[in-house]
Amino acid sequence: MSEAKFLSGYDPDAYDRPALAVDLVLLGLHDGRPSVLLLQRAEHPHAGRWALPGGFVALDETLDAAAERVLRDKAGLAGIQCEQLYTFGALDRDPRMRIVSVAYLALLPERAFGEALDGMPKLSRAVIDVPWTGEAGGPVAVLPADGRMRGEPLALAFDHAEILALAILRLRGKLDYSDVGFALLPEHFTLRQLQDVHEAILGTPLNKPAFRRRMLDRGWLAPTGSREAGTSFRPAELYRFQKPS
Amino acid sequence: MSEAKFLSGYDPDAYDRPALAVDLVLLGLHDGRPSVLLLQRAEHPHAGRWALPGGFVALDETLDAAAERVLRDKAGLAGIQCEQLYTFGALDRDPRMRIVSVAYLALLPERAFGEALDGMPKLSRAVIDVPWTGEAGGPVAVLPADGRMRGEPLALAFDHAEILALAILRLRGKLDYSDVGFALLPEHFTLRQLQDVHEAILGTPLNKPAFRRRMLDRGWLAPTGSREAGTSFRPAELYRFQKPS
DNA sequence: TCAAAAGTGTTGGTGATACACCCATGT
DNA sequence: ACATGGGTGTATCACCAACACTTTTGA
Repeated sequence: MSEAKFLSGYDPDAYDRPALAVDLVLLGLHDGRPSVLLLQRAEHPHAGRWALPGGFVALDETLDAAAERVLRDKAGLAGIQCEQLYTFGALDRDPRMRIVSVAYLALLPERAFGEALDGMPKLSRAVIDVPWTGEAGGPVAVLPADGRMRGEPLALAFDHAEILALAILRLRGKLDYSDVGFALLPEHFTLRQLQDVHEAILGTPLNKPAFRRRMLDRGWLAPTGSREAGTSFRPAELYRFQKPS
Repeated sequence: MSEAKFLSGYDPDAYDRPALAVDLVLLGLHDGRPSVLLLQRAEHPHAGRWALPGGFVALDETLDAAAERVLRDKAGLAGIQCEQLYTFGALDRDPRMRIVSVAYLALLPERAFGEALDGMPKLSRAVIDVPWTGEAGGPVAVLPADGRMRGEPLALAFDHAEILALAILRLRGKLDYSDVGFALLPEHFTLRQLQDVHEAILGTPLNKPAFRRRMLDRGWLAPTGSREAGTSFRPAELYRFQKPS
């Protein structure tokens, strides 16, 4: 039997299969703390709780394309780098049915974060409270950081707290040896801003001169020649991220 | 409407969904080179080509459980640590239908590798030829290393070459700062064996005294007191892996 | 002139590299 | 005795943390 003939007789629906979704962790910074875009579920299940933006994967789209679609439809953003994080497949993670979800991570600079909040009234920003240091891992808490939220730590839907914790872990791990830190900054930035980003993600203060030199020696920073404006003290040099050649 | 009532009216089959599978990269060492367990496809599609062991994810099993089941049914192995690698979702990766596959990585010590080969007549061992160094990434080639295979580099089915390349990349990345290196060794081993494992995975020679001290200073090695036997030269101390406390 | 933050020079510690060397064992 | 690979001591170097210090700006 030829391969073509075999395929024409193949029944793709012979077995039941889990549903497949993507969930997006959209991370940014707020007042020097890591924060995330969430939306409050209007419908069951978990109505009223806060969830990561997500959606089902269509038959004719790749996982990356599904992530981009969710980014566009639920956050109004395009052209943001999305990276696959992990795939979550616990049996009871969704009470409706068996849903396996591929989690994606995207880093939003302040400007994109603001655009998303302005364009999508249902989205809110929450600050992530990471109670562990280094790469210890463990649960994270999520605090209101937005007029649309009130009071207490937020209850997250499904296993989204777990996804969020893994996102922080991954981010911390990649910060030293990759260029992820720059994704949270505007095109021009000062070394102090870059250090603030690193400190926010790592959750620890860093030594200024050491950080400075480490970054400059790496060769990823190109001085723009212009300087910060509007300070009441010596203005800092503005740098641009220059891809490691 | 209550959540319970909502759920009772929910139709899980409202949308078509991709099929979901797991594929296992079972890595070991052969003559000091990284090698992998493959099986030759008897059926369409890609009949005759070599593939990673895999299987569909059932509705009532987690992804990890599916990986363990495949490990048991297709390689005859149990109690091997499996780690999720990446999820592959290209549209045309399988000609039968849309299949999204969660790739898992497991490291087999020589003994488990042999058990699998002896117990499962269809399995073969192939040597992986990695034409790049460091974490550059890129395609890998797969060479016969077994009486069941002949001659030329093997043609892999589906996107399994891509999965294999990512497995090598991940392994190299984790080798320095994690305990993955020990998973490829028997319980008792010499420092030279450990160094051979590292050199095989990294694809570069390492400095002996430096490697020695780095490993011993890390505090993960416990001397067993006994020594290698059957050498025609000074027998080396045997060590055990001691979990970092 | 002062406060505040940018930016630099110097020093000490840690760990990797490289080399030379000694040690134990079977033949 | 000697070949072979295991194991150790030591000098050197690169890198990084910490501190003290100078510089530049607006008020």
